[in-house]
Amino acid sequence: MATTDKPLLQRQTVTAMVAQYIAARIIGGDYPGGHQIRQEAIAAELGVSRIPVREALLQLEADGLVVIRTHRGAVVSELSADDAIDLFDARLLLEPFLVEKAIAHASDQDIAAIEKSMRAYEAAIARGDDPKDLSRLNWAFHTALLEPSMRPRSMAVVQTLYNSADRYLRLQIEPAKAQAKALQEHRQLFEAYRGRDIAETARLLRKHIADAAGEIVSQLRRSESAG
Amino acid sequence: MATTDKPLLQRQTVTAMVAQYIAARIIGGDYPGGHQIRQEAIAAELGVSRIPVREALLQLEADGLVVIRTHRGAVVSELSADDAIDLFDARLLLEPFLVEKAIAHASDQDIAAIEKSMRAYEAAIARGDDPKDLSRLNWAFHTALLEPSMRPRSMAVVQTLYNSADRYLRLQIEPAKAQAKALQEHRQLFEAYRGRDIAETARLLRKHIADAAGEIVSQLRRSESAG
DNA sequence: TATTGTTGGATTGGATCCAATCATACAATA
DNA sequence: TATTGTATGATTGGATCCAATCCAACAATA
Repeated sequence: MATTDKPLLQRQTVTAMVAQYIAARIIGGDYPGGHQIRQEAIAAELGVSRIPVREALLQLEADGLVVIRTHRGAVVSELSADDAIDLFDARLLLEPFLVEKAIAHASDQDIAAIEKSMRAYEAAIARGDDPKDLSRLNWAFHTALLEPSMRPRSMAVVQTLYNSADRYLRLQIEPAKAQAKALQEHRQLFEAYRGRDIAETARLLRKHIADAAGEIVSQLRRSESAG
Repeated sequence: MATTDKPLLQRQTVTAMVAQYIAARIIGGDYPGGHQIRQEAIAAELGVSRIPVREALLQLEADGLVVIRTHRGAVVSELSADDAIDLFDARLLLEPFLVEKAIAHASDQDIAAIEKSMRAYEAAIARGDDPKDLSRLNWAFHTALLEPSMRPRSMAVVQTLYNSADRYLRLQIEPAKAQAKALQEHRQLFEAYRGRDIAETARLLRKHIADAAGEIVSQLRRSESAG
């Protein structure tokens, strides 16, 4: 399979688990923008010392999920229409480019993996899985599309962009509608991808991201002007 | 000035200083790809404990300068032609886009700041400053071009990409030649930018990055096939 | 009353110490 | 001899402890 190989057995560190935990709370909206994250509070909650909490927060800062100011602690970064535009525009540049490269490299196994992740997303929607799982499966599909590009550096960038984008996606007023639309578009994407129609796949992906971004930004603008 | 505002007084933490120090050693080539970074060694060298060293290494991992494996420590990431392509292609997408947005927002003060940073680079070349300073000034010019885009998220991505790109730039066989070419192109970029010719500026910036990337990749391919 | 100064608790940043893991050399066995 | 098992030093990951900074409440002064 034409994918970038990762170490197959990576021992899980406490720092990494704490980072995952806090990230999930932020992305899920439990910690909204502006929320102060106290190291001691997290440490007590998880039964660990402050060291791994601090190190986790440093990683989340690199992901843009929190802002750290010296001796003042970590604050969950604020969401805004401008930030969403910044984020989604970057995705709009990188993802279509990567999907073009990916199609050129994709093996039949890669394509089978994409289909599998599409079906998993489909099934999860049918079952009415919770937003967290749906988001994970949605992104797994995107990742499967892009992974064969063999561009680990760009993939890492896209991954961190998605973590933040996910915060916006979870705010959506009509998630069911957005999910149905996304699934429909995933099916089209997969067909074009399987047919190795590079230009069409890139076009569909651009539209897929742009439409989602448009929804989010207009919703944010409404709430921002409403105050 | 239409730039994103940063906290004007940020107390410097030991972690940040250590991160800067190690990053400089990596970018400068003192720690080549594959080099094992021992926490204790760095700590002793700088007269600090291992804690800030570890935290610095986590930040550098997010920047892609080192790879950390659990209980096995940090290793300087390897350079390769494929990685350079990955890196520079991402810059080729993001920077021209950002410069387009920047021109639309740039104030006269922004343009004056760009000219100033261009002159500083010019003067440094004339003086024959060391590569580290030249690199810093070269990037200061790029930053000045892009900053008015008001896209902190994308700027952060581009910044980290440059840190790694810089490692490749420093390997160049004929730096003086590359610098002269760069300066010439900076002048053209500035003229187009000042005239607010968006398409032309984007075109020049694309060529500027692509040419540098081409040089580096062909040099790497030669050494890889030889090596 | 508005502004400036002061003090103490809360919180973060860093150092030291301990436990878990890894790597290397050596021994045991087939 | 080639392979597998074992033990020890080196190194990392995490906990605990201490110092520096911040913040809010209160006091002092004009």
